[in-house]
Amino acid sequence: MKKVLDKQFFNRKTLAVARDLLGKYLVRKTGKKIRRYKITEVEGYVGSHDLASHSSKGKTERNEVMFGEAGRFYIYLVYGMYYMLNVVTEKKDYPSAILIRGVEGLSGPGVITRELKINKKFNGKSASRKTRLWFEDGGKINPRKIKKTPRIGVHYAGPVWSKKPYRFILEE
DNA sequence: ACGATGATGAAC
DNA sequence: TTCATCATCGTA
Repeated sequence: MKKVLDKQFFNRKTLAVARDLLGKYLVRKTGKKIRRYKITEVEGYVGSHDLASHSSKGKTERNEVMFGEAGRFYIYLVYGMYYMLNVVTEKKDYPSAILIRGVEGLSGPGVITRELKINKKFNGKSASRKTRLWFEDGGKINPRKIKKTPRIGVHYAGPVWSKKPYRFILEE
């Protein structure tokens, strides 16, 4: 039985957690069926000073879970059609999260939530077997296969923050 | 290159 | 209450 990643895992520096999530597994249980997906692409959103982060506008109804405990899901709707799957990191009141952008076999954050049937009901829930959506440990990965690039779709964050290399990709 | 589609936050 | 914007995707 693989180890389930707990609050301790996520209660660390966001960018460290983001790197560490590559090669780990996103696990979804629907009915009796369990599916496991190796995580291949993530983005860090790193505190209220990060102008690309929803939390840079302060606490609102939408983003309040970012201000809460690590290891919970932050789910929101973009473009009226797609849910984004994030997991909250760092200590309470340090608003930060990681967007799961890609897993093996599924490319794109909107595709992941559509395929895994993830919606706003998961917002604020802890990642655990109980919620039927969780993370598990994976095998060792080669650190040389981790690529860093700027985040996607965050031009609004301005010249500095839109270019921060907070997107992590696991090359095959 | 662009339209689908609706919640969100800020302005008024 | 209105308005512009949006951490996207599939079709063209």
